[in-house]
Amino acid sequence: MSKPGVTKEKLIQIAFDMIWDNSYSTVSVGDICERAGVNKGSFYHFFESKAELAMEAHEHFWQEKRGDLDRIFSPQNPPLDRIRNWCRHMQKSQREKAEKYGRVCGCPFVSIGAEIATFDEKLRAKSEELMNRGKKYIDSAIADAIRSEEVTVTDVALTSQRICSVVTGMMVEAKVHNNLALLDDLEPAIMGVLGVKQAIALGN
Amino acid sequence: MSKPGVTKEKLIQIAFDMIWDNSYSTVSVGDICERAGVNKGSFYHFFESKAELAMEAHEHFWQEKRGDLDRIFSPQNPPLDRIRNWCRHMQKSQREKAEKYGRVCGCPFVSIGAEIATFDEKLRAKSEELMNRGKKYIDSAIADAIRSEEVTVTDVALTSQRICSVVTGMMVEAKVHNNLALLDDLEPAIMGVLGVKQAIALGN
DNA sequence: CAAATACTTGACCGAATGGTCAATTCGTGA
DNA sequence: TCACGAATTGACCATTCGGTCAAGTATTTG
Repeated sequence: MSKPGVTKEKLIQIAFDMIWDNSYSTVSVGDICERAGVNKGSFYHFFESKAELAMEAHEHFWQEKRGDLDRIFSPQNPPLDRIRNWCRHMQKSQREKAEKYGRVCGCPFVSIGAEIATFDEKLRAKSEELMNRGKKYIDSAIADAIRSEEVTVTDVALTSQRICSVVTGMMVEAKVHNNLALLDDLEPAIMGVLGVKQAIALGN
Repeated sequence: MSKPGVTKEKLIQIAFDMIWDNSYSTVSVGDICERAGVNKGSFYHFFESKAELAMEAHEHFWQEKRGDLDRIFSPQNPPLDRIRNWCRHMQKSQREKAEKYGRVCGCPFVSIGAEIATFDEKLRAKSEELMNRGKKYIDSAIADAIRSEEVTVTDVALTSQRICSVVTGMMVEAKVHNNLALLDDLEPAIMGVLGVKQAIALGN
């Protein structure tokens, strides 16, 4: 018997990774257990269902990413820099994941959220919640950019949602086309949505 | 025994509808057959596998939509009108589908494409192909808009891909948030990406 | 040290999965 | 009319699914 929590942690880690790389429906509890070297009985000691595992895995992955995001979106940083660094961070994550698994995997929250939205309401709500948490970073970056008069947009909520949609869309497109290069346009596209004044002054 | 082709047609129709409303993995061959009032043996008389059914269903649905798109994107129409009418068409489709099934279902090509991209290469390629076919409409609308000097953008390929990403993103967001209102921003967002001159002249 | 608690094991369950098949029924063209 | 191929049937298959459970083994706590 290993240290308390390590088996559960291992299950969460491996499960999220497998689901991200494949899909929620195609990864079975048995698959997860096998890969984790854990018995199925143990699985159901820690989680009451596959859906609950996914739930906890979502939260776990968010907490893992939160540190990066807090750093990137620190109010200490110039607002547009936050967004630019966020774009680079997403590209880097996607590149690393793609190198590891041989294909573009997209954003896990988006992929899983879109997959299960129609048949697992609780998990859908969790996906939505995590997307909303992420949106707060964008909200405040936009608000700060408006205050420092670096952008032409005026509606924070609208612009923030629009940026989320662009990012979501590019992530899905990159996954379906299995092409990382589509993410090259992440930063320019977002800057366009924001109406960054410098970019406009430069003629586009 | 009914008219030739009607059983197969029924299977394709029902299958696509069910998969759109749920997901590829959660809809079983048995489910489809039951709903269609067809025996499973008949199913495998027409299709060699579930994946092949999905393949044919994709093509079928595309052909069904093609008429609408050809009309909307007719070169007879002013380029920006094409895009505006396309937006309205998507909103209407989504509204109807949502009313019928009680939830926002998103774009089937996007949803299914994103779901199966990681584990069914042929189906993934089909999704990609259909997305590319749709993109051609956008391509020529943008090119025409540039020629008639209605927009500020100059790069057709880049802009077209960007618009596809925006639409994809909004469709996924609307599905995950189960909120049709997110599609209200479809047209304004696209016009923003295009840099429509009239909108700019009006101050944003 | 003892007893309660946390974890692990592996066998087991019923239901559902995608897919097969031999036998039958039907429409149709010669 | 009759034969042939297409369509249909329903029973059947091995496998996998999510999930259960009683029993055993560690670990913590009093």
